[in-house]
Amino acid sequence: MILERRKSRKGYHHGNLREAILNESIIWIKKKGVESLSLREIAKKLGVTHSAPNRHFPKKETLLATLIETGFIQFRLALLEGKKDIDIHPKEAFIAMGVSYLRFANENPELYRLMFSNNIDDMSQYPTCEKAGLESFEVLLSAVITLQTRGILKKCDPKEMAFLIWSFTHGYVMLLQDGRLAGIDSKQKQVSPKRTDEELFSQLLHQMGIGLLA
Amino acid sequence: MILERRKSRKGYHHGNLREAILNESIIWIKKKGVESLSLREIAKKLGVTHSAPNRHFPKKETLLATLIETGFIQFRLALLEGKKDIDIHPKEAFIAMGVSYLRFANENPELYRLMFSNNIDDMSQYPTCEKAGLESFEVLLSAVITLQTRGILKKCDPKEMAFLIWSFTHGYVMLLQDGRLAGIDSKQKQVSPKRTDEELFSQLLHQMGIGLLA
DNA sequence: TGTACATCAGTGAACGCGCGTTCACTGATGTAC
DNA sequence: TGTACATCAGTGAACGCGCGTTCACTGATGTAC
Repeated sequence: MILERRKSRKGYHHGNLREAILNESIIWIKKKGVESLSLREIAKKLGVTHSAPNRHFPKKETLLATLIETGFIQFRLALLEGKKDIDIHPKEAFIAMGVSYLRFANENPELYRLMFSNNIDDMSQYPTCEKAGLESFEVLLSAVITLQTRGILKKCDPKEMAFLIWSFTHGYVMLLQDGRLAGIDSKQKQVSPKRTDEELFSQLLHQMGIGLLA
Repeated sequence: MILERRKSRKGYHHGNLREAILNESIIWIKKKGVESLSLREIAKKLGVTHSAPNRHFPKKETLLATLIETGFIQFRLALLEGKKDIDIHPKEAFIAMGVSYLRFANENPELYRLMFSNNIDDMSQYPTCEKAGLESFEVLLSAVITLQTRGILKKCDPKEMAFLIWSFTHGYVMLLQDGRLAGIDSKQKQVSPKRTDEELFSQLLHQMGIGLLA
């Protein structure tokens, strides 16, 4: 494996170390979480000295911020994909967006956690990362506005309504990931066929939505 | 200060080291978060060898689990206090409980984070801790049931409804603590007098509640 | 009331670990002429 | 096409850090007689 890498790259220089570090970090985080992520381990996996990453990411925080940024970019795309039919079926598309949200979080639980954790001391040092986060929120916000102008959602402050929905969704994801919902759920005898998390979620989302409908 | 402690305790033995460690840990977490909590530092603060805590908490995890447990016990009391008038003013008491929830989380942000983070590998090893968490949820659940039997909330599965409300509240707290709500909020020009987080929260809670009312 | 003894609680030295970061270096690459 | 040279990317040794955990120990405490 090391031989293969030796052959495929020109020799001394890795060629694309920066990207390789990012990819390897994503894999690591997916498997073992952010806490245990270490530059040294990543370097070792890539067959490179432990000090090599330093050139591309002067501080560990820089790496984290970059990971968060790319996470939010993917996340935003997932949301956009979810709500793509919003002009045809606004309500259904809105719920589909919620399901996309949940799916992204479930498929990348540790990355999602990182994105919403406060691992970065001073986020304003990483403006592109901050921006990526805001732009994700704006997808939700614009969907809310669309549904409001279509007369489907109440015409209150769209930001507040977006907060409300985001809070619910984020909270649901976190509790689900912590096993707190599952834990309680498993205590009740399952008479009806067991629903998937996504089914339960879209039901709840719908249920909550009733309070917001115009 | 060290002298004082020397005088107040009998001498060689600390007398109440276990409790002292717990208190000091709470203080530490409040100030600097869980990540940086170290047994050695706590021992140093208490004027005791770094290996002394080991007798009372064989693993660091044991300490964490105990902290989480006491956190949930306090948390539950806060919720109970919030909903104390539920038989007289069910709806108002319910919202008051939500505000109590928010207040607890805001006053103990890092402790709250610890309580809801997955720092414990296998929670079933700490049954009393697990129990304390469930009992907190049950306060919410029983409140939901009360409001359902009083005909104030819809009579769907109370657990699902409790999930819904809990998800919203937990998500709201987390996003608030991460500064994500504030971040977006600060972009809009504040024309109306600035509401406190608690006011906004109880408004949102009410708004969401409309969808759940019978 | 006093003594012997078991138990308990904290000591202090040591182990081994992995981490991020620094720094002078050298090999590789690409560009200008 | 070939050479000189600046720039870039990764090397490898070293620093200093704090951490959790172990272990043989000793001083303190409380109990039985």
